[in-house]
Amino acid sequence: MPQKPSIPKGTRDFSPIEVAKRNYIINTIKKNFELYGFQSIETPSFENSETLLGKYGEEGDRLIFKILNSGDFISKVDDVTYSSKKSSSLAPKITDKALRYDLTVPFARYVVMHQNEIDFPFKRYQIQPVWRADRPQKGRFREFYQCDADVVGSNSLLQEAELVQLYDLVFSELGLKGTTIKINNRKVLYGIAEVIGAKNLLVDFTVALDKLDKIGQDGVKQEMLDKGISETAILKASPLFGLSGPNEDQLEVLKNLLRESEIGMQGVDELEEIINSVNELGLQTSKLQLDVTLARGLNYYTGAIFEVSAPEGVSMGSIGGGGRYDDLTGIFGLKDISGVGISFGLDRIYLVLEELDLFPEEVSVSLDVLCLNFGEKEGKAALKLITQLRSKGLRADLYPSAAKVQKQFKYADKRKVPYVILLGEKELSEGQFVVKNMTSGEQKAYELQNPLAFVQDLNS
RNA sequence: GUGGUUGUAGCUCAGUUGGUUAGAGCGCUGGAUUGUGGUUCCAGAGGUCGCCGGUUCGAACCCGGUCUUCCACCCCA
Repeated sequence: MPQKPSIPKGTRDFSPIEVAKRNYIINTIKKNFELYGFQSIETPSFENSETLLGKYGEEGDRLIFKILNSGDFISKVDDVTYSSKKSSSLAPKITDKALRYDLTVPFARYVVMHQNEIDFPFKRYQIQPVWRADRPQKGRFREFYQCDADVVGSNSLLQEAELVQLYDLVFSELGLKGTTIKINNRKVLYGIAEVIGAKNLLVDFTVALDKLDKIGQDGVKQEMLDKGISETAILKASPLFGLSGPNEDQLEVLKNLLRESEIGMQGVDELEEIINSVNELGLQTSKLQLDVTLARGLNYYTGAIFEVSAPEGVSMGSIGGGGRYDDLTGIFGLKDISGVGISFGLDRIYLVLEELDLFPEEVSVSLDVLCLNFGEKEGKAALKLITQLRSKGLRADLYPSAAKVQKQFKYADKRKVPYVILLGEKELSEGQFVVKNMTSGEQKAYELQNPLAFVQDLNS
């Protein structure tokens, strides 16, 4: 009995048309990364567990896929641990390796390991899959691609401005108009917690604040209360709950609220500088929006944090995120290297483009010309012709067998081939070939001696 | 990880309080059409009803488990 084939939960196969569409997105991102001077690197799909664990918070550790050791690993576990039956204490003893969870931490590891060969500031981009042992939902997979661009070795806030510009450029080029690039600053969040006297509950405070648009003011206040933040503290923070409108106005409110917090004010200054720079540069189709409720879970961010949401009306979580991390390489022993980066969520961008029908039609064209096959003699002549067309860069193919003409045409139609060549007995004897335009239905004859005439017609 | 939801032909879905042989549209194959696709007409193929077990004279339908899908938490691209 043959087994019914299946793939693991949260993974997908990609058909030719899907790969073509994904490549269209990847190529657009890649082109613009390179345009901004980023260089491509790749890192292994799995790392040593200790490289990854503890970098993404408790929740992150749970979502890291761990790789079981090889060999007789269980005999090396001591009896106490083994009989305890606790996954948390057993796991570290039987898994030394784990699949990468994002591209930023492996990059930090890369920078430290290759510090002597890197010329700082180093701008790298990386487009590779990552894995998370999450429960899948729409737009949430266990294997998905991130497209990251990071700069390490520069404290300049111009980098942040440039990265915002890069976001805008890519989304504009993909035709995805109206994305909102939300920006906040960890120092501002710290400052708020400090000012309201909840410094020790910073994480709980920001996590609750992050849910404002989801559960509303009352929900946020309740969650803060539940986490042990005092009523007076919440009252002090309450001006934030209704904060909206132009970035400049919000900055004024923050300046007022945070005047007692040195770090907080520093965050406000940074935000202001980035926002001013972006305003001077101008954006094509995106909007940069200050959002003090933006927290982002990854706990290595120290300065600016970014998150990109799809245009209004599209139900999709963030399609990109990023921020500045001042000491990620410090964990691996390289101090005083600041990094800042952004990430594009390829799989979610795909879903958004699909939903808004924004893929250009030519993306799904995988063949420019199909030559029909009328028999052995005609097929050989066709192959000669096709070879010439291929040498001119046309994607050309010959139908492999002399099947019914109707069948061959149907095949061309389904493959969305724009031009079909007919080279039968009649054409061959006249030294010609006939090209049919599949969109208009028009047919035109060309001399077999001069296939370039057809190529020229195509390019005109 | 918690709670819920979905699964019937390649795809989208019907299927009566549990009752003979499980249907439709689209798609697919062949023909009308031995040199013309995307329109039309005719015919045909294709299903262990996600999987395993239970209740019943009898299960696509009821019950349990499991896998999968999607949703809400959690978190996140």
